[in-house]
Amino acid sequence: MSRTAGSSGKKTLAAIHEAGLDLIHERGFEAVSLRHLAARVGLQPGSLYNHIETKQDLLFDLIHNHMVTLLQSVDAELDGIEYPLARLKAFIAFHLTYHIERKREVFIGSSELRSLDPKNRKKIVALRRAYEERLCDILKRGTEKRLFKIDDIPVSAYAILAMLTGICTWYDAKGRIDRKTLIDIHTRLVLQGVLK
Amino acid sequence: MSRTAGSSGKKTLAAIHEAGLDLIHERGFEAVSLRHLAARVGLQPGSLYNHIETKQDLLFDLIHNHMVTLLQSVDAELDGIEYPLARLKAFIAFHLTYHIERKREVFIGSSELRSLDPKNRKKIVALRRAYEERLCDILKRGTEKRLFKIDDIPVSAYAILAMLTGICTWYDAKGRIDRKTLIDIHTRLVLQGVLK
DNA sequence: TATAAAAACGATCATACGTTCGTATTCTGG
DNA sequence: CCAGAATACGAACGTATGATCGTTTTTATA
Repeated sequence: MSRTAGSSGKKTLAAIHEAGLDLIHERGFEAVSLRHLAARVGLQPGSLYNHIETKQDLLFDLIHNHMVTLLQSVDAELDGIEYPLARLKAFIAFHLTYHIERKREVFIGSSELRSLDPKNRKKIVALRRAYEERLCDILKRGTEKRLFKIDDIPVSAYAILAMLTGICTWYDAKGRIDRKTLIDIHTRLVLQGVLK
Repeated sequence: MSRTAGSSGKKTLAAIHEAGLDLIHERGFEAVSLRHLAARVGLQPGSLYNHIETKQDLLFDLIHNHMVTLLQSVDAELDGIEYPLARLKAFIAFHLTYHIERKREVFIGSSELRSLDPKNRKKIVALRRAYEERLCDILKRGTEKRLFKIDDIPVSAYAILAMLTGICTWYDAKGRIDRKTLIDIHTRLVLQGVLK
């Protein structure tokens, strides 16, 4: 046999990305072989190479897509919101929502950084730093306007991000806590920690 | 050649554990081959099997040792401290200190859980839960005594732990922030978030 | 000091890996 | 409707992997 009826490049690549996210999330990049991946998509291993350059490039594309989307989304979400407190609240709600909805991407984007070769890793780290800066900016503005009392802005930003991102490892959308409650709890925790 | 002069089981196993922590921390469990490991220790690959059962068992031992030590240490540290606020402060300081000093173990203990087979993972998760319970207990006591105002104890505990554990990924002991400052910042963040 | 246990070597096993390639089939633009 | 591009197959490549084994040398015990 050879080319399958109905096959289309775009659809297959999307399926590869989807299966890649699933498998890497479950087992880790190193533990996922291209044979696993191909089987999940319904292809022979060699056929993957009609759509990806290398396994490494696949990982980079997955993480890069995620980071770009994350940045665009946060900017869209914060756009038009002026006051630091409102911006902080919006940031928290956005971050939690996004991280709930894209568990796989977020997890891979942080835990598989070390599987990227240095050049690729550098690009991703730059994007991540840009995202962190969004929060730092909010904290800085709030401090300048004497709304927040913060000992050290970068450290506090890291701490807050770690706290908010942590939900990825335990939050179950079907569990006891609904999304709104989750956001409320975290908003209160962060605000109390930060407000003057 | 065969048995090397001066070789001793205890020392070699310790060297294997040490090299294992280093390599797994740097590259991830799946990416570390027994050949890498053996080379780092200065052995032939086959010789590892005089000291470990399997690669999987090595990982389990590393994580298990870490979790047991963590639990013993936290209990020793909190022993004798009565009041919830003091206990919470002690917990925060302990957790941060321990996580700074044992970056590798902590990182491996959370990021390589998925590389454990189900039986081993279950044991580790139970130990981790026991550790989380230490914090939950503190929060509960504090809430009962009307010292803390907490919306949801488990969620808050996870959030706090995520925040405190996050330092592993960025804190550099030789960097701008010294340990005491780090502890102060985090203590303030947590306490404000939790106090009535 | 004799002897068994411990520890290391080096060769080797079967398997799995990422990737390449020639070929066959299907899709698509002119 | 036909030609060339796109897509997939299936076999194969060289390499790396976790693990085993027989052998040899060192250490420790009695």
